[in-house]
Amino acid sequence: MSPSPHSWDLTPREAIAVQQQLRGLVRLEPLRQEINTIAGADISFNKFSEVVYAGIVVLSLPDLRIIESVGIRSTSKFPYVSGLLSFREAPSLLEAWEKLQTKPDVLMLDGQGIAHPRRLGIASHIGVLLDWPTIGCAKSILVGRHGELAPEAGSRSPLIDRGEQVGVALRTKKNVSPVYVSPGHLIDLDSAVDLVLRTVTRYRQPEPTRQAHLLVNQIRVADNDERGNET
DNA sequence: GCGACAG
DNA sequence: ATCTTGTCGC
Repeated sequence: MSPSPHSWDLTPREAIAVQQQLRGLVRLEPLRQEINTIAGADISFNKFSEVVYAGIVVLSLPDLRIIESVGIRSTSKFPYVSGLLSFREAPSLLEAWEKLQTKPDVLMLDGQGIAHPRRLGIASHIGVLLDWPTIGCAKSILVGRHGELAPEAGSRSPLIDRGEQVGVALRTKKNVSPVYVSPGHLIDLDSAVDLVLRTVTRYRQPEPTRQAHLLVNQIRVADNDERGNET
């Protein structure tokens, strides 16, 4: 069951209170169905601007063909605050989600799942609100530490925070810095790692979030030289 | 008080 | 995240 939507017009202090309230709703469990589609979500924006471009790209598995793409333009008043990323990015991402014709079996976010100070990174937060399976695949660490990784693709090391494993540092390609995978909601860590590896091609980032990143930057640039001067 | 700090 | 080109290394 999904909780009743909460306000997004909050102060950082109120946002933390919301996280404390929602953390208890996160469900880490094995996926129930086979995964045939997976989507990636991301946002982009111009420096110093409140306009944000959010996008979601749905891919098929195991072929990784793009089934659908949704990109929207919105605004975000909430500033970037470490630990409160979802309050800046989730609203616009949820708008894009509503416009999707084909809901994916799993949604991958560019950020943390439970590898968060209050165990409610953007992937877990959105997962709980949508009551949908989500995975967090971040490019850097928010909390936790891990041991050294072997240089080969596929090597991993547990990401530990305050004595508990919250995710894994995963080397997706040989000799590249690792990505940090943590379950968001309605999935377990092993399945999350498996899906990330199944969606990696020739880049460090898995295709879902990589394609979403390309999409939002594309619409941002297009929107820029369609309005701004330059003509 | 000091250091850390997703995007 | 965004601002930016070429360049060193596997």
